[in-house]
Amino acid sequence: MSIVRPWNVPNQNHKRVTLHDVARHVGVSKSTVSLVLQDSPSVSDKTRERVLRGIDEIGYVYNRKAAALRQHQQDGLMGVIVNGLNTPYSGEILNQLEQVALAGGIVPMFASSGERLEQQEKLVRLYMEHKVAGFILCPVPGTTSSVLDKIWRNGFPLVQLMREVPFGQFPAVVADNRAGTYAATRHLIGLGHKHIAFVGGREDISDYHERVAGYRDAMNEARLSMPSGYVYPIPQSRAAGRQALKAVLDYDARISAVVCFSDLMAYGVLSMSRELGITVGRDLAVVGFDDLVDSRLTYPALTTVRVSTADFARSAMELLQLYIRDQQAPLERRVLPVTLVTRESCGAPQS
Amino acid sequence: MSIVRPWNVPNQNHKRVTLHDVARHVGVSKSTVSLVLQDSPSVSDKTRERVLRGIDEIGYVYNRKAAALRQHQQDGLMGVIVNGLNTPYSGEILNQLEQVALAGGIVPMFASSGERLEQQEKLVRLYMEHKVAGFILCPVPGTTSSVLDKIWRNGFPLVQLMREVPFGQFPAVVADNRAGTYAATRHLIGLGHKHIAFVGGREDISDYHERVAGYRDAMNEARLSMPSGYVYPIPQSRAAGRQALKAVLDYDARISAVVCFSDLMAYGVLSMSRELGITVGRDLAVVGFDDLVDSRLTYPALTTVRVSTADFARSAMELLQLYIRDQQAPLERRVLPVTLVTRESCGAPQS
DNA sequence: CTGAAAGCGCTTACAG
DNA sequence: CTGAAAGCGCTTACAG
Repeated sequence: MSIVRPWNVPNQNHKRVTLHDVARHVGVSKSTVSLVLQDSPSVSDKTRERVLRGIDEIGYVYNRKAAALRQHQQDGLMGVIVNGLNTPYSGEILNQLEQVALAGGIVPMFASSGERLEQQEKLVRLYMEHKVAGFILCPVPGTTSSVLDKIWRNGFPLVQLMREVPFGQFPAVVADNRAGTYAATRHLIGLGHKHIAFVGGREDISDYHERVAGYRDAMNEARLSMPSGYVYPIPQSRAAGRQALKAVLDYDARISAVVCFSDLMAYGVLSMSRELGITVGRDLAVVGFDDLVDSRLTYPALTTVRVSTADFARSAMELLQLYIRDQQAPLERRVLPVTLVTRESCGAPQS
Repeated sequence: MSIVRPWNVPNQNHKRVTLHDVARHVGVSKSTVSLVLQDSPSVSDKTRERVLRGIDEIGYVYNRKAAALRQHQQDGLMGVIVNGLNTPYSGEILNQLEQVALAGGIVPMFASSGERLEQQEKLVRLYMEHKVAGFILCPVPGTTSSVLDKIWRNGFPLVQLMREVPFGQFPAVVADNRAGTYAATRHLIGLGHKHIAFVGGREDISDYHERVAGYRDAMNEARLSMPSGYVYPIPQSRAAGRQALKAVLDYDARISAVVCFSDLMAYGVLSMSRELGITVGRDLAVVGFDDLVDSRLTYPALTTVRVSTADFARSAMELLQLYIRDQQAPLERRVLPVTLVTRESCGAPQS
């Protein structure tokens, strides 16, 4: 484990104007310049003015590395690792997180694990070397609690986002997945559907189990049967949605409604329906999960379970701040409310 | 301009195991530990082994801040500022950039300007304070060359991505926009369309002008008329696409084909067509630009101009490395090839 | 209000 | 191969 080196950069190219240069330029001491930078009250307005002008004149740029080193502090970086940078739902969350973080004066470093354990580990190490103030992490399937524990023991606070590591005792912010799919399935049952499938998700992540559980709750409650082929897990993608629809219909042609693990999966289902000559909203009812911005523009517009990405971002940042301030704070787990958004992709069964 | 402070973090919480601790633990000097970390050949394998083991045993984490400070070097960070974190095309580019950067041992810091000048400026300053090795920037509309010049003069190399600041002399990697819309328009003309509109884009960014120029080239060449209402600029979004289609059709009902500034705009056009009872591919031909992953799954599948996001990422990183190594390198501007991808959203005019 | 001094965690010649 | 020493750009008491 020798250190990862960036490209062989011979020397710092920066102009390297230091606080010392500013002091000399203005004719004060380094201390004074530093004090001005921290908005200390013990500097006269006149001096402050002169220093500020001097900074502009010679083009000084504050050096956070040096300051943080001296102060034994983090320099306002935060590590955020999600599954993908180019998946629509992550994109919306990153967008929200960025705003909340920047408003708090901290700079987020976004990265994607690509659902790969080694990649996640590599990123965690790099971020620790960069001395981030903390981590917001959507754990890769297969992440053990010992991995998270290592981060924690190194003194870095961490909050899990969207998913949770099994048996771990770490803070987390997750959607009320079970309530979401329960509501979705109830909705379909209320419309008269009896043969309802659940497609998408992978068995090694926590939200899958919660979402399936919500579906099962509703099905059991209504005494509807769920033969094994009614639940079809498969990793997230539009293509997977296409494949999944085919699979469940092959298994039982009576299936008239599909609860999808996510909107993305539902898009695939919509696409395959078109290909198979099935009219969604009439021949087939489809429910998604996430309520992506696109979901009101699909054809037909998608009924789905909404979880606010703004809630996700705000809660995650709040928790992270809590643990940065007090590493001994009692474990907190936030469950975000969900709402069923009814649009046009569902209808009564045709039979 | 006093310094932006992150939340008031009282003290570094990190365990703070230093290189010194490792040295003591193993029973060697600090120099030796440092040498091991750099993979120096002047350490015996046996010593190296012991040091490496010691590092694991006491849980030491390398401190890049300190190292970079000492070496007068950047510590392997790169600033990437795009227009949005949650727009599909940016998402794909970030994804590619991340891979290329990480492979080169450098950690990208992604942020979005939200197309706002102050936000862009704030981010640039923060990243300079963090001493990034360089910038990859998609300039906000209205960015002047003096803004970029300031970055450059502070010693930070920069490459423009996707868009260019007018009158600037800075490296850039852009798509061959003009060739793209030219090909798209030629395609429509070849199918027999005579009344072809161009929708989307904003007049204060370079790619808009290039794309309109390509459209005009083809129209002029075919001696087709372009009354002023045929070109309808409007900032990017699906909703804007919906609005734009209505606007051009109101202007001239004979319009039978639309060249869109982007796939995103085209999605809006598709959506509004459905609402107006217009069958795309028969009553109306639509061409996009970007070839997003979704574009083969729209209904009908979208004919569009493809630019490889991998090319974008690779070229941008190559250029950035070039300028990091040699700030005096001659100005380079890379124009990426485009290809027209023909799918089902176009057809001959009906009249 | 100012200046001298110490120290954050590293790296890098340099003398042994 | 090792150890002592200097220094990166800051901040922070402390004495004036």
